[in-house]
Amino acid sequence: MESKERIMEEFRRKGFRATPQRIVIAQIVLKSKDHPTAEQIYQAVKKKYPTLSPATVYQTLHLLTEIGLLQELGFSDRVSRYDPNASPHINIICRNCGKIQDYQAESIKGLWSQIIMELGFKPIGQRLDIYRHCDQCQANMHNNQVL
Amino acid sequence: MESKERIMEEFRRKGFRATPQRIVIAQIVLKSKDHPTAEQIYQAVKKKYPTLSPATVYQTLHLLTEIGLLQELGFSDRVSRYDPNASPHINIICRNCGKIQDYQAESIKGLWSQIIMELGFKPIGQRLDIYRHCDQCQANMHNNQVL
DNA sequence: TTTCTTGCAAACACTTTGCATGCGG
DNA sequence: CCGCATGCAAAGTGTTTGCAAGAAA
Repeated sequence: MESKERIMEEFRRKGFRATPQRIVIAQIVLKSKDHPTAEQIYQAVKKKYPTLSPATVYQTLHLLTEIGLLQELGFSDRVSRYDPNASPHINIICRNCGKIQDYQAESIKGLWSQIIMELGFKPIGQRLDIYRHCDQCQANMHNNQVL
Repeated sequence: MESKERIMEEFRRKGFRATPQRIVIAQIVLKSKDHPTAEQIYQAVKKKYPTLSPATVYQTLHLLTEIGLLQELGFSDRVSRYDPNASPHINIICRNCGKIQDYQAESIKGLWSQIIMELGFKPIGQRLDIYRHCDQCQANMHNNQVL
């Protein structure tokens, strides 16, 4: 799914050039499991491609979103995170540290198709977030109260 | 629900002062049905309270979010919208114009609680977005293609 | 009176844009 | 070779912050 060849073809098929910068960025973000921010992606890509600029990262992430390989998740802190899973699933998000974990439940498919029937139109996308405090943050908060 | 007295009590109960600025902002946003942006709220409030500053709007919106009267919805364009409905519901969002419409289906409650049972923890919040192109934007896009 | 809040302006941080250079197809 | 893509730096934009003055309790 995230092979170089596959990515190159995907770019070209939609009429965009398959540049090395785009390929490296796409590989990094498509294989990531933790919904990285643009900054995190930039830092990771810079190791393999030191001359690469932040502008190219942003442009490429928008491009990948446009051609449907990514979903951009905006948050109220104005930092977007990028989700390589564009199919219906739940993002379990820690309100404290921002960490995101995907949750793919069978029941979601049912929920999803039932809602679509009720709505009477075909959506072009969706976003399902559940907010919590992750185990680690919950432990930290407890410690701070005790101290 | 959005009476002046009710709002004043809500502020005080949580240990914050019930200033006229806060009350006007709360009234505007709590009775709104269209998930306004901070800027839209600022413009609306300025009519009744011309000396009010944007900073106060932002501070108050954060405060209302903190005390649970609002939900802040961040988007990838970095503009937040504020939703006076903090209970589980679906936001139907136009990807073109950003307009948001609430959808409160009975089926959501049941299927939602089922998912929560599967998760094994109690969430502190949720966000359910469905993206589409609203009727108006769809019509416009069609016209542009034809022209 | 005392502490919290406001309003203004300046600062912020992430992101976008303009433009000359470079490279993919 | 032609035209889109990159890299740099500068500009943009919604939001946050510092601080003096003002108002709630």
